[in-house]
Amino acid sequence: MTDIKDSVIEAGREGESGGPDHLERYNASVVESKWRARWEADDLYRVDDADPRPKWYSLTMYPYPSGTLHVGHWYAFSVPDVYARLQRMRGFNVLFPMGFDAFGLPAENAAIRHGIHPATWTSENIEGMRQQYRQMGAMIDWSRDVVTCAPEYYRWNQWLFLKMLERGLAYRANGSVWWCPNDQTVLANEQVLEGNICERCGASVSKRDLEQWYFRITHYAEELLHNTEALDWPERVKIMQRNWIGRSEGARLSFSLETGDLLEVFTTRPDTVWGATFMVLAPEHPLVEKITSDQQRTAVQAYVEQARRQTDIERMSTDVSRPKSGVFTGGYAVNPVTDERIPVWIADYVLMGYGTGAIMAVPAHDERDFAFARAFDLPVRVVIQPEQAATLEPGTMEQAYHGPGRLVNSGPVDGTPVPSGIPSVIDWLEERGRGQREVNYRLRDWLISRQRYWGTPIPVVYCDACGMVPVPEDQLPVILPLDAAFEPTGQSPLTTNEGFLRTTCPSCGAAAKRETDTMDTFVDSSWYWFRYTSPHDDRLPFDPAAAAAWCPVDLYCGGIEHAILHLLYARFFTKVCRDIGLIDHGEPFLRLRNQGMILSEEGTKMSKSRGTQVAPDDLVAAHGADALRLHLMYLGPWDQGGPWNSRGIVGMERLIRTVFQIAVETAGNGLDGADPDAEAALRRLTHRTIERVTTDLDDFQFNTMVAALYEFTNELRRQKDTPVARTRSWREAVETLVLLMAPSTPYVAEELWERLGKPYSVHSQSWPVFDPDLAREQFVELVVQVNGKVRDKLTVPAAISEERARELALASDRVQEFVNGKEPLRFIYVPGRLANIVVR
RNA sequence: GCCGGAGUGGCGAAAUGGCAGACGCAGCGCACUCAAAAUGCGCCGGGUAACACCAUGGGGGUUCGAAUCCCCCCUCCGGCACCA
Repeated sequence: MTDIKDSVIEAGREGESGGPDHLERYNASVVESKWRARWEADDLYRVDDADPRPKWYSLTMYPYPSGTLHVGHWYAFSVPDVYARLQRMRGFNVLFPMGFDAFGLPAENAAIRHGIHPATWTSENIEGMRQQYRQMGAMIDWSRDVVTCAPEYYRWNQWLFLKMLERGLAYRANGSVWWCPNDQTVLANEQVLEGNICERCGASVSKRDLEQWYFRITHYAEELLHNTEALDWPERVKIMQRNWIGRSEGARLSFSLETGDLLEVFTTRPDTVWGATFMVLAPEHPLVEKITSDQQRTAVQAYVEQARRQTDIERMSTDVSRPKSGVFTGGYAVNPVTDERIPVWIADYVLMGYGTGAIMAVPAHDERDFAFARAFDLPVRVVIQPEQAATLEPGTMEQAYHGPGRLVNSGPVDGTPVPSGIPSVIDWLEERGRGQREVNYRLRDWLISRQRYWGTPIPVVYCDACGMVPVPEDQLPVILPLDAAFEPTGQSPLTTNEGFLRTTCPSCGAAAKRETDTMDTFVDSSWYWFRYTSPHDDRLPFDPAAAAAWCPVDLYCGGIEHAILHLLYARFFTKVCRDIGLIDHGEPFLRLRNQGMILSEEGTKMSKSRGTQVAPDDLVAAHGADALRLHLMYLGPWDQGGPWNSRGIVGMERLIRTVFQIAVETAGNGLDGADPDAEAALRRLTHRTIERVTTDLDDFQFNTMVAALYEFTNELRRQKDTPVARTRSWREAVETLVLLMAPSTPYVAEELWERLGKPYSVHSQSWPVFDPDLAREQFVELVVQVNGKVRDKLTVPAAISEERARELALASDRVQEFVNGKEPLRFIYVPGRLANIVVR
């Protein structure tokens, strides 16, 4: 940290190079280091749970400790800090905490590449980043910070896992996952390159069925979907979540197979079942093996093998250029309403992960089924006829028809209008036991196991006698061993760590082996905000009383990139915590605001490896943290982000210098001036500025808020050498300006507040109150238009009547020129703003 | 393909039915200075001698009046993508 100077005045004079007067100049580094030290010494930002004021929980997404902060981190954290400071000045007891999302792959990669232990790498990064956050001037209570790779934290991941296991919300199941035969490990989807190549070794990879751990998030699908309505979140985030959950209403129908098995399908169009002319199974469907005839076996096996090798992206592509593929199994099913024998095919356009992994194909009314039927010359039967358009003919149709119409060729339900009559068709099917209503979700259960080292160990052991046994709560945490051997084998070091692996069965005491999978790091971030409310609790993940006092979070800020996964998982965990009785609310974040991404100057994503990251440190050294904070707010709308540009920051420094100058001069001035007109005008401006700054902050329009500060400052600068600068109204104006700037520029505001002779700390003052009477203008500029074009501007009393405005407007020479003697047809009047005379 | 968001001076932008370009950056001129920096004053979309006029991605429409509302199209960014 920078040395603390005893006297800012003395230090300031060193840098003086002769301004227009003999006052000192603003020196950012001196001011900032002075107040940083003072605030830390006084614990100004310590949050007291017992504080009786109303609470405000302002949360910002915690960072991954990747090494150093770049301006994007500042953008994400210093701007919400401005709002948190506003709330503090408004009288709230504000919790604005900070922590580190400290487990994850980059630490492990650093270990493999550079031989540094992930724990060392992570804690060094965290220490450096804490120092950088201190520079920013954010009001963080560091005594509450949370580091997720600490056993004191991750033991509660394990505790929550056990609770979920008890309730059937955590389970183990076979999953189809990518497997690299060379590295002998499972890969995440993102680690499989195009062409099914392993990202690390280049080997050809394929899917394999392996036991994995899942969280049953689908249990809450309906609530997760439904609750989105009430949340004050950006609409696009809510839409993304709804699409991700993907609710579909329809029915489950059973088709019998010749093998004696029942083949269940989910369909959103049970009304079209009379038009089902074949069935399609996903290649991984469990009945494929059984239904395949000897004659077709070779072809089916070859197809299944080929499907496994495709990436999900290739497989799910709707690219029209990619023809439908598939193979006939040789087996047949019976259509439950027509009793017809229909062929069963397998095709990769049917996904095992949705519905039942099998469909009834209705080629006349589903475009995918239609394409498949045409490719393999399968029968098409029309069961919906549109009422207006030409009659559909199976032989000549060029595409599936899924518009409205009436059912035909559908026996007992012929003539039913669709889609309006679909429910009655489902009733018909239910009454006869041919199917039931069902709702399906696109949302899948959350696969949480990772074959990685740097994460939370999953707290179960495997015993030959007892099978899978949960680690008892009183034996938590299961510590991640630090003596791990990092070899670039692609295998988790846990699989070869004997000390970790060998244990005894908690149930029978026999030798047993530990689970070596660790948890997805999204688990860590799914409940961390609760931990901030009681970061040192050693009895539970968090103290229920503290969580009840602070939660739910009033305002959550973060990047749009977390619109789906993190926010959905966090909502899921909140519901789980509620259901196990830790809290009584179901939604964690009442209000969400997203910042845009700061790109490099070239408009590309800031990347450490490409060297396009912009470091805040040099900018702080050159211009000060306050100027950088303002600059980030002023770049443009906060939710939009955009390319970084360091040119404008000098303007922010100029603004601060000007305010500094005005405040220092004001502090030295006597109160002996008087100028009633000028004072009234000044107070109008002061109160209009309070209003603009306040509403802009509440609307998260930080750029226009800064513009309002500029306009106010510019006006004060113009008047500072006039008599009004020695009046009480001037004092009010300058003190108000300092208060309005306190959230944005916490350091210089504190300095100026002190120089104005006001009591420490500016950050504990009340936010200025806007007085509408003082802000009201006496005169306004009335724009006068003729036929919608501006022809004159008149200064008129603010309270002018429409009648009088009309007289004045018509009397204007400029207006007369364009009216040109014609009789006005209409007169449109917007009070206090505009008059429009219409002539023809 | 579907669903969002955006397109305005040299640049970042403001204005969400009522003066297009607030505010800032850059630039230009002037003052101060031996000079430069800093600071201050002025100019700063196109067009004209000055007006008129033209101008918010393109085209149409609604309206007394449109950057803003409606229809069609183009471009860029984000999300989803055979979900039965």
